[in-house]
Amino acid sequence: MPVEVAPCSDHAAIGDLMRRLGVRMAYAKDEEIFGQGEEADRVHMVLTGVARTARFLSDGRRQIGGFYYPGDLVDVGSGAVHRFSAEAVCPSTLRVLRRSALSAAALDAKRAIWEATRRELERAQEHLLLLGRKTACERVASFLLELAPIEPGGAMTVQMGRQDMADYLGLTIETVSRMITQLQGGLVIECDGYRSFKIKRRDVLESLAA
Amino acid sequence: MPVEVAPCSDHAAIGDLMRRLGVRMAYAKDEEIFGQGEEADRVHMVLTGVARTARFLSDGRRQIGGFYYPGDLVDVGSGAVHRFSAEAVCPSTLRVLRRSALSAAALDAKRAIWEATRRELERAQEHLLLLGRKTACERVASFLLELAPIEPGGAMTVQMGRQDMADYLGLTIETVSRMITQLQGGLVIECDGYRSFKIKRRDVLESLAA
DNA sequence: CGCTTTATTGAGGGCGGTCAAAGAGCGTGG
DNA sequence: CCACGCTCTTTGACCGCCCTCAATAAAGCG
Repeated sequence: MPVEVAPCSDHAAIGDLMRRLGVRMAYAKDEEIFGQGEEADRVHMVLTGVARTARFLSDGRRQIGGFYYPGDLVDVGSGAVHRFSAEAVCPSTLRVLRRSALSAAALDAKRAIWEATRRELERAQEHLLLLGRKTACERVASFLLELAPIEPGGAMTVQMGRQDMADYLGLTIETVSRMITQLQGGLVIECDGYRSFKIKRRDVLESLAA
Repeated sequence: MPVEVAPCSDHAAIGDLMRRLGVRMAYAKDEEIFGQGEEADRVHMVLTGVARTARFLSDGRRQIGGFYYPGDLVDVGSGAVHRFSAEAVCPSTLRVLRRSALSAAALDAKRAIWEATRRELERAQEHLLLLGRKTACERVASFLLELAPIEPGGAMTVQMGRQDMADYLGLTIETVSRMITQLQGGLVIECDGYRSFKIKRRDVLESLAA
């Protein structure tokens, strides 16, 4: 089961609009949805799967800006041009709509875009704290909490691999792996395969996330 | 002379509005403008001086979200509640306006707020790359370029101290200091006192910023 | 089952952090 | 004007967290 994030209420309006006017697109794992520098004349909403945004330094270092789940708008806050590229983390489908179609659209759909941008900013700012001031262990703990469904039992299957996690958290895959092993040893989480986690001690995870 | 950033064109509308309806407030160095968790029912625009936004971890670690110069709107993208606190970097004056007054205001003022939020997001995303993937040297080089006026000669006097720089760049004051010394030794910059810099080799700085 | 891809584990090194001391800037008051 | 004290910055020595490189192991997949 792919990770599902409860869609926010203000997504309803834009969701409706995109369902009516948007085009459904399918992407393979790691396939590019749009590229860095491309004109941002479309709005992208995840239907199924997971998308990521990323920026690169000239020598190949990568920073992932965020992960996007069903109902989310991908890199919606960009100006005329995408400053991030976007790819599919796993086989995914998105709905795509021209911005021009949007400008003639209902006011509450525009409001939904505004709200999505605001949330995107808050997410980015939260991430600044993580990247600037948290230790490797705190970053991984924060990441797991970020992905964990609220339900007790806290089981989840993530779609991204270690490299994606590392580039999101500003670490290396080895460090991410070590921290996960460490959390397992401390009986804070349980793992079943590479991408299935179960949170045993949410309280410990929360205190570790600082 | 305080650092001046060319105000963006879409600031004109909101600037006008705030001049007419806003209240002028003066803040001492390090004085709080608003606190983390406070209701975000006002819009703040810097008139003179410099402001910063910051978030804290429970043990006191601090991450600065950004610096704000004359014409800038401080933490304008926040929702109902400020997720950052804001303080004056040096003695500063701001103009403050209730959001409620804004909701009844001209459409282009609202548009200005929207644009400011979008730019804030872009700044934050750029900063993610810096914090997640750049080395100490690259961070300091990026910071200097970010502050440098475009004018040739590239002299500038910054208002923030080393601690502010460090908490912005996700480093310690010692590391920031060492990197500045290193850049001086490489004849990339020249320093006159603690807070006056002169960029001698912008090209080198740009390649260092990666 | 064999092959590829991805994750884990280990050893070692380096970048940046920590702690401590010395130095520079700067206002205040004698 | 200089002496004094305070704050902030710089410098140095050392340490530790995380990165790098390399080998092994596990998953995924035909």
